[in-house]
Amino acid sequence: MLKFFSEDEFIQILRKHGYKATPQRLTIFEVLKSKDHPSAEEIYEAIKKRFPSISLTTIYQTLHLFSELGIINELGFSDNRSRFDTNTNPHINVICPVCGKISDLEDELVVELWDSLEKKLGKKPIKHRFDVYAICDTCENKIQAGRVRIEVKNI
Amino acid sequence: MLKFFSEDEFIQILRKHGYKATPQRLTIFEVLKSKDHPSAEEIYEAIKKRFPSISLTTIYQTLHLFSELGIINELGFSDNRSRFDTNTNPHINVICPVCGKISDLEDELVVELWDSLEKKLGKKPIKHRFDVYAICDTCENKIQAGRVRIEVKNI
DNA sequence: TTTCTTGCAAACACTTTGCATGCGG
DNA sequence: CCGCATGCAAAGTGTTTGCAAGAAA
Repeated sequence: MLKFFSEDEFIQILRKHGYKATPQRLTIFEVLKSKDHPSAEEIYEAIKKRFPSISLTTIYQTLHLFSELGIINELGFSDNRSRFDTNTNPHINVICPVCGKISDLEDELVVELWDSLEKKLGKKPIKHRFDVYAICDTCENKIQAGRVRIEVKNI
Repeated sequence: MLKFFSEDEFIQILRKHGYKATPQRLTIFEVLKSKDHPSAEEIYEAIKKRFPSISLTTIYQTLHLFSELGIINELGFSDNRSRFDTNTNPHINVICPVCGKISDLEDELVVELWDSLEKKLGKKPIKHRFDVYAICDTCENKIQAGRVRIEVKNI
């Protein structure tokens, strides 16, 4: 998982595959580690503060590169805004349909399910994506207090 | 599940919610029943044969309506082309990364997982989406025969 | 007749591509 | 110095919206 790569390890991964360790890539790597399932736009905004000349093009190119290297996963949604997940291990994305927050949940059953699938399909699955929608506590409280109009996202 | 609604039942559902049973809606309903996880474009092409004047706008508007009525689920992917699933029961989408074919797989573990999540989250999830990527038999054979260049879709 | 629906054209938002300049190794 | 990387501008793609004409009830 990305979050456990040091910067040096990350640079080695890039070089091993013939890619250069540019400041843009290192910065995007940092932001991915610090944010939770960000969109390209969120990454762009975060980076512009420290790196004003960066372009969205570079963000996208870099995210594709990281996907290719297996460092992140791209999660497409029906609103056409992808989110990027640094956790490539078996887990569940718990998505709040109100605020769009995504948290990872590890569950022993996911591993069991994966094993069961391998048997049923007769082959090892390449990858998976498990999403579950549930209103998060923060939004639940706002709803109770009547302080939010429910507007469903990412569904 | 959509596939078990008769046309009459479908018409009743529309009227109950104040919507009209137009020929366009009935035809889209038919196509959804006959196709496996089609995209909007695929639905459009299928319908144009029988209904040349239909527009993509109507396809989208209708699909959104059906989603709202809980008849279908929209699955967003990172290539920005949504697919529409008529199976709204707990199941797994088995996706072939080569040809893009999606088949449903019902597994007892999905129900168990759902129950486990309800306990862990302290609330009932609203909905779910489970995708698993595995090369389908047809593509596997083509690959063995060297008759296909692997081009990953929908990931 | 009334209200909802259709479908054209135009707008949109996110993402990708072409290409000249720039920088890492 | 070589070759990949960056970032601007422009194009591309799937989807949505405004609105006048048309159809369902």
